[in-house]
Amino acid sequence: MVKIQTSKEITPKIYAYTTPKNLDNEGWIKIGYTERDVKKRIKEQTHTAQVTTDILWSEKAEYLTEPDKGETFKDHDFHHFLKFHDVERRPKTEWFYFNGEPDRAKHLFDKFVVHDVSDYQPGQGQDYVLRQEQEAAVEQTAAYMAENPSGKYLWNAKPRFGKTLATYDLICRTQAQSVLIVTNRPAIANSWFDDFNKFIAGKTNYKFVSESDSLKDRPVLSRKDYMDYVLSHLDETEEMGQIAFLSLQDLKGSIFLGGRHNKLKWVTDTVWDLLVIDEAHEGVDTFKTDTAFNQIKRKFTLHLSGTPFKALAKGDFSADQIFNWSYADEQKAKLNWERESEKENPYESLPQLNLFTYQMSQMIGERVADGVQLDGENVDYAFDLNEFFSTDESGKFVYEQAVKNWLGTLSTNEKYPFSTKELRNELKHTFWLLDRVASAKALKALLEEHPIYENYKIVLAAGDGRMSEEDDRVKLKALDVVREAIQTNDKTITLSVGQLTTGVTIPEWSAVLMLSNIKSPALYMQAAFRAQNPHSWRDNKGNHYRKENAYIFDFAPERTLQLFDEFANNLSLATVSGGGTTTTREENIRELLNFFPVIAEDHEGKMVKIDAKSVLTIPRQIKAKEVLKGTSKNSYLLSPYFK
DNA sequence: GAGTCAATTCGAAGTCACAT
DNA sequence: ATGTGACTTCGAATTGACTC
Repeated sequence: MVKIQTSKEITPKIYAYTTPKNLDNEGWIKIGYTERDVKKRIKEQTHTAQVTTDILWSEKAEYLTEPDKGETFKDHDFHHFLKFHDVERRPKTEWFYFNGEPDRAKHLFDKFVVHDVSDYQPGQGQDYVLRQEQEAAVEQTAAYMAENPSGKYLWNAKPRFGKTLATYDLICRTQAQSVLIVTNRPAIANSWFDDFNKFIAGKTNYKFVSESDSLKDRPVLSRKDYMDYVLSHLDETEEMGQIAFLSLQDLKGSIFLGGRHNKLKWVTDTVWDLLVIDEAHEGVDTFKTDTAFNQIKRKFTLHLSGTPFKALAKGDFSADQIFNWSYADEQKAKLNWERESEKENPYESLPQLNLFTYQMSQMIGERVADGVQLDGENVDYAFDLNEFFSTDESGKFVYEQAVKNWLGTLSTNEKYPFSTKELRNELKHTFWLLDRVASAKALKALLEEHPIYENYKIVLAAGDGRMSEEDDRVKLKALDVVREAIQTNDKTITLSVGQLTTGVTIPEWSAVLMLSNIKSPALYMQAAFRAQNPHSWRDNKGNHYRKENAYIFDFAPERTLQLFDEFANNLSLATVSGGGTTTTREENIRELLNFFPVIAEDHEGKMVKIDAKSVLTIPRQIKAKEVLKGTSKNSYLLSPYFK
């Protein structure tokens, strides 16, 4: 007799247990899945290690209500559900942290099996009070929106203005139900979600919907999650708001928006109450982006940017469509805060920026410093940072000796930032911006063998983060690498090319070294503001400190001063694109200099404070000198001296 | 010759699709 | 699921042609 049996009865179950004797696991609960006997299964996992276990509960892994009543599920589905309730999970394991509330695990399980998703994204529900300028921005925008329901508005606000929170406040105040946030830099999704989670989630009916890669470990809803949520709440009268976050690249890839992939149909199907374009200076204003935006049906559009040079120069916005909050505004507010006020000065924690600019030629060798005689005048060599840090095919610096000299000078001559122990202690974590990935790699190699800099952990946040082809180290997100390095090292140097220059916050950074020739004021200032994040800390004696000053070290004075001029003038409508009189331009620069002093080397190499007139005249003087030299290539001038 | 503008080149970042 | 490589897009800088 042949015995044929194709089926076996199984009982899918979810179980939860703790290991009370194991202190490492205190507060942690293991939640797993089995189709067999629970006790046996748990014993399999633990008996080798002689751990005592305490089974909390085990339940059928079966949904109890429609839409899939009677269907079974796996532990993954429940783990996913836990994520939405901010339950901490040990990465890559099935251990979850229920601090002292083991009952909560069962409680959540009971909710899960009946599709109760009412508490998705519980949030922290913190209260907040907008700073006066955030309030002003929201108020003005809301007023403009009421008058011009299909208009647009620009927040020309420096980094740290708090645009995410202010935007959320605007959303709540105007009761926009469907909001779409797009940006060219998906990495900043984190800060959007952080503020959402802290202040908005839980208190409102808004849900944060995003499938951005940078948020994959956070409790954000996918599009599908959101639709499930909406479908299961159709009978409720309350409105459900959604805040959807998309990257521009993703958006433009959609076939409905000019791309080639069949996705994101829902974006064009929705009429959005508000479209927010974050970092509105990047990747927008191109043909593709415009066509994509034209397909998006929306009422109001809000542009956010700290450096909208282009938009202002083009005159895209009129004066009543702009809210301005500049660095000078902020520092003025800091200075003028009423001491008598009951409230603590909210600007106190925002450091002042200081710009030190050096003549590179003075640092690398006598002969270059001498310059050449032209019409009886001493003229410096035009210096090109990109050329200076250029590399050959083998990944070595072309002017390796010169770069070594420069590193040496930087760490010995007392006017430079890394010259003494005291100075180095002030600048524990710095950000160095270079031009090319190869240069960053070469510099990393040099720094690591240099006696002074070897005490620093050098983080390479450029390219794919690998030093060579053979280096098969796990590729981590640059941001995580930097954070970890700062956690575990006393001193760090982060070398970067383009990464981490916009939108990220590393509070520990106290200085930025500009080693690249960037001439775009937007990029330059974005990078410069990386050092201006508030930060406070405690030393090992228990004394508290706060970051008071942030520094920018620059090695191309003429370029820098020109950028400074643009920074002072081209972010305000009156003086954009060379507008306004010389006096008003100087006035703007003078005001900015009050809060953002520039210290530069003079002819004798002494460090002096630059005044407003010099900012305007020095670049022209240097430019005139370049004209004298004719069309000679910088590399031609440099080569004989460095080789 | 000086200044302006378009074309070209290059590197970086992000996404998609495929493989394991 | 996770990682790798190809592909796409964009911005900046450089180059070269054109105009005055």
